[in-house]
Amino acid sequence: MPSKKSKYHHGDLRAALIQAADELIAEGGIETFSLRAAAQRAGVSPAAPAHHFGSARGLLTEVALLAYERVDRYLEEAGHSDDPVADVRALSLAFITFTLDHPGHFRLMFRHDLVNRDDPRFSKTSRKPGMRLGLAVAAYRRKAEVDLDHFEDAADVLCGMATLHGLAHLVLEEKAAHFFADEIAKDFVNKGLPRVLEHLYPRQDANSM
Amino acid sequence: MPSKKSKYHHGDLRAALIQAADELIAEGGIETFSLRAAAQRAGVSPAAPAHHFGSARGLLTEVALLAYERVDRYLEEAGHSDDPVADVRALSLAFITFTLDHPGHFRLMFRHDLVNRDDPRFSKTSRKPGMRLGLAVAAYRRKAEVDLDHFEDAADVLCGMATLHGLAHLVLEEKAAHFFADEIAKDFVNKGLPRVLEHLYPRQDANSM
DNA sequence: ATAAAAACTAAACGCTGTTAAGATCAAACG
DNA sequence: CGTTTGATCTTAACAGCGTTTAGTTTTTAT
Repeated sequence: MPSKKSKYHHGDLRAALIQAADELIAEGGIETFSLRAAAQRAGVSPAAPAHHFGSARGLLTEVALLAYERVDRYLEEAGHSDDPVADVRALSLAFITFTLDHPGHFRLMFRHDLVNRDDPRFSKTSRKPGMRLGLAVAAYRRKAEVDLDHFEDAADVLCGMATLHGLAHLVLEEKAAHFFADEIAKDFVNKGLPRVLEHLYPRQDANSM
Repeated sequence: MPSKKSKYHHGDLRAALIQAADELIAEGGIETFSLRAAAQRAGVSPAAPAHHFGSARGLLTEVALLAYERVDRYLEEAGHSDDPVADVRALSLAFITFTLDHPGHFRLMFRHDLVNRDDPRFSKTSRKPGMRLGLAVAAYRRKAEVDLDHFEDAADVLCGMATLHGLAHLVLEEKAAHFFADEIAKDFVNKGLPRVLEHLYPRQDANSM
């Protein structure tokens, strides 16, 4: 057990460094992060992180994994109603909300130069949010379950993910609002996005298209 | 006029640096690029680029603008048939082909920390490929011309762009093939992607969905 | 021919991630 | 209980980065 007064040994430096890096990225994106800055925030020397994470990449990989779990929590809390249409819209909105709440983390997640994609935990953790979305799309398409061996199902899930991923990216980079009239563009997230999602996932009862 | 034998003055250093940076990014992505490496490749000192571009960001902005023009050329050469369905598929395939041909440039184009989005040329140049795609989508939807003041049209264009942007991103990050059976995944670009695009943009004659 | 402007170099500054060697503390063991 | 072992962290250094300053060379303009 770590003593509280000891200054040489931190106690739980590993967790402290992850939190410091997470905060830095939340505050100013990846540009703000540096290994030395994270070390300083945790109150240790610049060389301390090496022993716990090997490299800056190792530390950022932990932050990225946390971010994947975080977006999954966004999705988990978004849609569990008995209405598949409302669900898929809510999940989509939640995903885009996440990217706007955590732009730095969103960008980090897809920086293969900063994150260890070979990490054994990565494939599982990073796929989870996408799968959650895929299930919602499948339910919207009135399919009981997705069979990825069935080409049409896999293509549905892939395209659904792609659209949302791209949409989130375009919104984040402020390239989405330009497509709309000023009134909508001014507050696109609140005024335009819900309508876009309604357009993307219309109720199919009477309106077949 | 620059004399050929003068070693002190380069002649057209500006163009040479852009080409050097472009090559570096083509060879090994943004990780390979550094201002000093580009300067060395052009045969000048590390401080020389500053006078022409101000900063590394300035140089990379030029490379990014060239990349936008390049993807536009890919699209231009892809689809001008009399068949809107074939066109939109060909344009989509061309866009994804570009990202696979030039992954480093594709990633650079969306790095707002490396590219001057405020550059007056940027908004026009970067919007051009998207608009070309939007027109194809509109033609596919059997609309004579897109009226961005009409919400449905704008949403169509935005979602079309988003899907392709996301699809390209997923393919590039090798997250797309996992959705398909091994046989297709093995050579996804050739075997899976065309079928995905057919799924995404089906012929609407007898098949309304 | 001379003055002014442009293009480039050399050297330095502060920053980065990483490494090597040494100091410190916690825990395990005889 | 004292000693030893191993983990943890520091200090100091290295190479590389983008950028700045001051000075040198070449071109251009007067």
